[in-house]
Amino acid sequence: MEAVSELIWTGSYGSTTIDHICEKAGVKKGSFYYFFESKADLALAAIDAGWNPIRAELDALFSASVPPLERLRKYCDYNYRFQAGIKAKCGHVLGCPQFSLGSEVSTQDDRLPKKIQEILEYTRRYFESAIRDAHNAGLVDAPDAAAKSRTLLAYYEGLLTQARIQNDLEVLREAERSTFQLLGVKETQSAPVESNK
Amino acid sequence: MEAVSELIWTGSYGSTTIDHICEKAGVKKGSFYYFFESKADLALAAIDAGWNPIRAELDALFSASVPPLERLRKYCDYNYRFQAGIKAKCGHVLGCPQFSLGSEVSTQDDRLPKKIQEILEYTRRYFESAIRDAHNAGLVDAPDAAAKSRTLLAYYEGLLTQARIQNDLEVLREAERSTFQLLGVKETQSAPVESNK
DNA sequence: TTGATAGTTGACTATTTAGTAAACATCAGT
DNA sequence: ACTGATGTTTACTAAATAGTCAACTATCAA
Repeated sequence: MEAVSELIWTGSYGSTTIDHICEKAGVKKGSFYYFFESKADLALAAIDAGWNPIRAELDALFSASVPPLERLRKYCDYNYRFQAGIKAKCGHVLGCPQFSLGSEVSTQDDRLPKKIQEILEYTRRYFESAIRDAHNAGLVDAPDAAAKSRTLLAYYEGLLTQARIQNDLEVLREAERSTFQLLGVKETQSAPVESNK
Repeated sequence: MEAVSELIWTGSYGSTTIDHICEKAGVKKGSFYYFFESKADLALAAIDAGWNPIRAELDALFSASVPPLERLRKYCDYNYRFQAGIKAKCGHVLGCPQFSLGSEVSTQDDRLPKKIQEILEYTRRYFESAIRDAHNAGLVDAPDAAAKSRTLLAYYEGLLTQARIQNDLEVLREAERSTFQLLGVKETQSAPVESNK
């Protein structure tokens, strides 16, 4: 599963063959077919397995013990640092694995996009509760937390994909500022980061 | 080029073979290799050819004769109706062809993402000038038109990709409202569309 | 020790795919 | 009609790829 995840992420679903997966995993093809019926089957299992650590990370980032706007700030920061680590390791910004995969296979497969959709929806809820908490705390005026969270999700995924296409980390730099602008946060709080430009 | 564009868009770059392209185009493989060196070569030419009509459409939508915020509203509407037409024709929302392709091939190819990046940047400028005009007309408070346009671009592309993944047009419905919220437009103007919820 | 179960392997087939090269077709200019 | 240039097609090769299967091995409980 690690092998298939990495191959799809660093390349694409279409360019990832069962032979490549087996070679990378140090396993013969017969063994592969003993456990999985197809590449899609394996990918589905790999998405599931890969989601757990991410969810744990999100749980930490969006912990209720953290002030709501700080959660979003940390999420933006996490995204940047995570992609920076990836780029340092493999020479390329890779963006969101689920989103890239979903975009590629959505017209050819049913189960993968469905699973990915679940993950996206699950992720969105972290945003929604952070926005709702911020609203209730009077930090922002956002009675429409659900709608705002949908906007944020599309924005983040778009930004990550753009960073992947351009192989450029700088694209991600605007995330925090745009997030706060989108939510109508006063600029005073996020000033200490960078103010020139 | 029509054949390759449609095959990549309705499927993916990886799932589109030269044989399929030739079959769809009613041409033999020998002829293909007479004009193009590879699939990437053809795709590059097809992107170029396909961009012209889109640019013409954007020129019309973002005409300076149209009030700036109306341009963005029309763009959102155009996106929805365009994707709706696609879904009616082929049964699936397909999103932005350049963005999906770029995400898929960015780690395997250099020329395609570069060309796609140019198109994205070109498109962003329509947003930027609309925002700037709106700012100068006092319709919005957005001295940072360039930054706002980058945010909008990432958001639109993210939304279109999400619509593709979920094969759901409804995802696109929020575009206009989010656009105006992002720009800080007063709600009074866009009220007549839908207000309940 | 044995027997059964789970897992692995190598060798195999059939198909798809990229790419090539020579023969063939069309046609404008002479 | 001849020629050269521009395409087009047929037929082909080599490699990659998906998928199968019988034989083999490891593990472990009885």
